Amino acid sequence: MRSDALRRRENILRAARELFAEHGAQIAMETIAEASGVGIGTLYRNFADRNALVEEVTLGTLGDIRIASQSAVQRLEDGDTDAWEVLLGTLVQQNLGALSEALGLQLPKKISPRILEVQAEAGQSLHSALDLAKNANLVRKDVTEIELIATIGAMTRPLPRAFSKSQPGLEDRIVQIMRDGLRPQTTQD
Amino acid sequence: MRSDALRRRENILRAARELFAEHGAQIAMETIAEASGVGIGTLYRNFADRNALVEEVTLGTLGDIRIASQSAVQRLEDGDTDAWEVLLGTLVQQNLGALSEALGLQLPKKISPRILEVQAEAGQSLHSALDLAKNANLVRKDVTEIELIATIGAMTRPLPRAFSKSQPGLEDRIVQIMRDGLRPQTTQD
Amino acid sequence: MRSDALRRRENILRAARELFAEHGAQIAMETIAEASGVGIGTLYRNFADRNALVEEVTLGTLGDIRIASQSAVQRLEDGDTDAWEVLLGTLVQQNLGALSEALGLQLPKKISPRILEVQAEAGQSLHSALDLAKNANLVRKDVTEIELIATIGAMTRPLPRAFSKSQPGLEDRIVQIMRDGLRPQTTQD
Amino acid sequence: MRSDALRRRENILRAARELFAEHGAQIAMETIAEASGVGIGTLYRNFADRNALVEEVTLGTLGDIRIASQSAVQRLEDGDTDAWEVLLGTLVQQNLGALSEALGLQLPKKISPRILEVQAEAGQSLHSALDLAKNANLVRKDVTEIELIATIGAMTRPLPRAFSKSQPGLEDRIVQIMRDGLRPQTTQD
DNA sequence: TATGAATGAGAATTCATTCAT
DNA sequence: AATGAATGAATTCTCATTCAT
Repeated sequence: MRSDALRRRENILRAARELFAEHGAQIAMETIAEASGVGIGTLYRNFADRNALVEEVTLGTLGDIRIASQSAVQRLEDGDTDAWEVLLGTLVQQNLGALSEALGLQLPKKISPRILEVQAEAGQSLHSALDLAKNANLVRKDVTEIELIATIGAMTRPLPRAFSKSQPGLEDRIVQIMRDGLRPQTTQD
Repeated sequence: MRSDALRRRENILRAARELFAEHGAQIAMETIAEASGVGIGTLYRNFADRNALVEEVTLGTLGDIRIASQSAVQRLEDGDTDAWEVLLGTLVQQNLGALSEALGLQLPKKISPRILEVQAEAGQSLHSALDLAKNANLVRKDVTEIELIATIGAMTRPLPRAFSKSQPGLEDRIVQIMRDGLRPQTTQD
Repeated sequence: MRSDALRRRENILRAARELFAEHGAQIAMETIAEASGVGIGTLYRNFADRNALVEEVTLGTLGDIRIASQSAVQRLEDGDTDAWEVLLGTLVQQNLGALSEALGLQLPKKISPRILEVQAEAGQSLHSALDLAKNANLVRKDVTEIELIATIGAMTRPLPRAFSKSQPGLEDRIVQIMRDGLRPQTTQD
Repeated sequence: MRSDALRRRENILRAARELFAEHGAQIAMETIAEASGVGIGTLYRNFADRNALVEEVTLGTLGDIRIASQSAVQRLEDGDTDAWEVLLGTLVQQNLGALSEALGLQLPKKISPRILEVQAEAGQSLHSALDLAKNANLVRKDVTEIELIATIGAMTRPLPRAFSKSQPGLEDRIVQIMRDGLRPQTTQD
């Protein structure tokens, strides 16, 4: 049962992350419960309230950022210059938009210390990766890790249906523009 | 009297656009009414329901895009190469984020013909401006007007408070990266 | 409409006071709305939340205590010794039990300043009445106004159904015992 | 093992009685389980549902009343006139308020035959004690055992926090007034 | 026509009870 | 038999929309 419960909890988190990313953080709790295949009571047994769920999703995303960054640091240190683009791709696929929505629209007051802590850790890892990438001239030198995260978050938030429906591939093009914008710029770098 | 009513209507639209941009499209109707200085009843007399209001805001924004684009076309035809950057600046300041949010999160089903029509018109104007800018090598050649709008919309949506509070100027940096990404790219252009 | 709305508000307060008295303060808000003949939304338009309603009921009751006390003061000053028993009877009928339940079980944290203020006023009026009654030897001298209110509150809280069903008149007997206990006591007065 | 289970059951009953007395009968079942040091499942294995638990607590209290009454009867028959006041003190300390709350607010429909039976037994014992006390002129002659129980129950129910916080000792004063009210009354006895 | 009160459906949350381990 | 996770009905509260003045 222990492992059963754990799996269920993971299901909820996964479903929540997806739904946050797709429909914004105001998605109904009941919808998340349904998508997770559990009753609403179970959702609330696992997460005290909406904020707790948002927080946990955020922590998961920050953790993923950290892991991806650390992996990139290793590879960059080994001289693998592809690692930077791989990292960007990973971050883009990580539904950072979900993080943005959730963090941004949900936590109006104070951000929990746990979040700040994990945020700092993820930031440090990303900072290291960014440093290495700058030295290898893979990225413009005037960009900080915060700017990078915010940019990716902005670009990967769900597009208005009006666009995404009629323009398949639009999201990739936006990401492409962002990537080019992140490159070392002849003018100002 | 007629003009009184008209002014009221404009007030509502202006307030709605601002509030959509700042708080997302799920802002309470009553809040919009208050910010417009009218009662909730008056708001509903002017706009049948929330969707109608969202639609009207969208139309307004699209109209503004068109006007700015046409102005840019004129100036570009006159050889004023600054006009392109001016246009970008205008679009950025136009709260396109509001349009995105509103259109995206609010209209789940079908987009009204009126919107499609005005969208087409704005698209044509912007297309013309874009063409001229490409010819003047002010912008990468592989970008379409839809991509441009979507990109600006993505970049100018309200940032998570967590970021915007602690990082003043962050929004400008994101916009800067986008602008650089829109430039003609040596590699792929 | 203004007067209509006011009447409705009064209805809600009356219904709430009765229901608090009869079923305790945890009575469902919806039940109060029904008993008032309004929708749940109207109840919440008039009282921001349950606490606000409880507070208003409390203020009303305290106000009634004050009025009854002031009236008693007048009459006692005129030498009307019946006034004391009349005051007791009024307080008993005032559903002080409702006040107790509501105040006691509902406001776990801090009591609002408004309540404290009105409580102080009512306390002063009652204090005056009590003083006069003591001088006229109508009540034991060692009782304070707080004790009086608490005693009446305790005695008039709703009886367990088990008792009240099978023992009509039981409440009156309890009140009688309390009244006798309040009289000047030969032993200790 | 048998005794283990029995001890557990007693723990639950003790915890329930205390919590009913302190927080009213609407206290969460889970809270009772925690206070008893058992899981919620165990609570439900011992008591079919909330009503069953309330009933058992009630039976316990009635049993205590009976025991105390029988002891008082013995002592009064031996001429120990203190026994009456001792009995009153015992009843006051017995958390009769808990009984009241539980019985009163919880059992909306029918009272179980078991309760009625034990109630009758306790009533008889108390009746005997009361008779002896009346003969010894320790208590007013017009009071019945039901009235006595109801009065004590009313007086010992938990006081509103508003009072109990600011007025230590208030409960004792209320009880004192009740005791004086129970004495033989010169006027009407 | 402008207003704001009224309404009720829907969302968040709690908790008594059941059930799988 | 003990545990605690799961469930869903009941409750509080919000807000889009309607309606009476």
